[in-house]
Amino acid sequence: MSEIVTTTNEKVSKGERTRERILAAALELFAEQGFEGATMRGIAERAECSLGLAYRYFRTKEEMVLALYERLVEELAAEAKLLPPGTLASRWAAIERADIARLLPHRATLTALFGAGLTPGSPTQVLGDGAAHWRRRVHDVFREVVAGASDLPKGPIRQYLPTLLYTGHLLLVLFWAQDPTPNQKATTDLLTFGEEMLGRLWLALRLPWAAQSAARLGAILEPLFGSPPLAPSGSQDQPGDLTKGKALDS
Amino acid sequence: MSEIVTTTNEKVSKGERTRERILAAALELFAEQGFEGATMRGIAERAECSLGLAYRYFRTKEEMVLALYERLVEELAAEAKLLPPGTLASRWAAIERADIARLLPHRATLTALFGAGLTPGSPTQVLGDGAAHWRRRVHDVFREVVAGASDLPKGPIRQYLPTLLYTGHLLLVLFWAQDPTPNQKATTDLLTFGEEMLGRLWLALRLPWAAQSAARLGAILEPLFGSPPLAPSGSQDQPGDLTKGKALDS
DNA sequence: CTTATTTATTGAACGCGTTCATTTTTAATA
DNA sequence: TATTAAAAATGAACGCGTTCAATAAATAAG
Repeated sequence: MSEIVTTTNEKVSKGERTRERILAAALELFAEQGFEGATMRGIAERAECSLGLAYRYFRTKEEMVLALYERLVEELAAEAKLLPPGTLASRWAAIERADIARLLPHRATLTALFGAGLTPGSPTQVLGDGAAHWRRRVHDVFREVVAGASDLPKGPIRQYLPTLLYTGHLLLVLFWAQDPTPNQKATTDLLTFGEEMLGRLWLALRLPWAAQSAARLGAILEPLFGSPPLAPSGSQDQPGDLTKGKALDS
Repeated sequence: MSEIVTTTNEKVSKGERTRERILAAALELFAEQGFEGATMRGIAERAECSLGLAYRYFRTKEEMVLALYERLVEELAAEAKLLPPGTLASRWAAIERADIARLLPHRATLTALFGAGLTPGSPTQVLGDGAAHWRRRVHDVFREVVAGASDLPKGPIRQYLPTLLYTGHLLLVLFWAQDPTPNQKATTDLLTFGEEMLGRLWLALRLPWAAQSAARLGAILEPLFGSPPLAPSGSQDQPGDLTKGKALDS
């Protein structure tokens, strides 16, 4: 095996180190020149490797941004576990605030991903099969947000709650990416507005027609924003490992 | 002037006819091979002109889809004027249903525009300056939807109603473009759901806090989805006329 | 009918993202 | 150490969207 031992005795293959080098170069150039301004040749040059090599580790330019997104998702998942208990509204708002703060330095870079993410056929389509693993990962975050809430309602709404929160999350991030106001103030306002409304609508859920409507909305959103709750063992659901397996011709 | 007289005695310059020929070829190829499958060279070939000529009439490939969008917007505006009076909810739902029916044959083509429309810096950015004219055009449609409603509320919400409806429209179309269910059934369900909810929330607007919340939401959305109500004379707000004015070097 | 000027049109060229046959390096095997 | 297979790395090439100096056609002016 091609493993080396670093100072923290972790085993990292040579390929993984090159991949990391390329990714770092890419994110640097994205930050400096924007997603479209940065070229694959420039990235390869800064990473001190050939152009073709970059494509061994990233199927496409957008997949480099996806790698950044994946990292941010992991951080978000970790943060969700540290969330103090409280009302659902407060927990949701807290996680959204934390997420937006984390996304802030990469705003320009990530918007490029959002555009491609809504283009069908793209390998990075957010709602497509290619991103199914990471969609589920984020979904799990909101499952955790719901699980730790102190004011959970009863009835069928409960099963749709993660999907509803996830939908709100997508809308908020999309809004944030387009928000032209200074410091994205409109997004902040929208977030606190959503928090208050969520708290108030909570009370309305005792009314049977309100609870029924919420569940109905959840059922409608499910095919788009839903995600299977847990992976049955053996299903292929891993992030695409480009370097494993065959790399030669068929 | 380079004008010719057609059978319906309309004056159409040679350039306009070529532009129309190129656009027709483009839409054909978009429908046959998808937005990315169709190439500029293929479009030029079918239009029986050189590659460079296409760029005289369309700054970019996406702008060809934008031309289709513009045509659809005009049709929508015409339809809005024929809308029978009724409640706001029914009028909104009617116009959305009509719009989605019209967009249906071009679903695959238009989704390409949506992706680019959310990418900052793109000439076809939906919320950017480049599309300001057409954003206002759609906005006016919803102003008309509101104007003809029989159950208008009082208070400051009223001024935000067009923006709120327009926001709902954008969300619905975005949802429609991504909807994987057969015949976009989820979108249809979401639309009737929205119609019912709009009707019910209407009653709630009598409560002071509800009316206040709606106005607050409108104010938050205004900087993103709002549009100046009417053009002060002399402001440059035309759709980009590529062939008029200077075409030579400076 | 010339001449000048605007409009319409061309095709070569550039830089880009991406692919692929090929070569070099690394690791496992005997 | 010599042999072999896998992993890592190369660079030329392709097709794409886009640009631009140039030429040709159409119109206006003298």
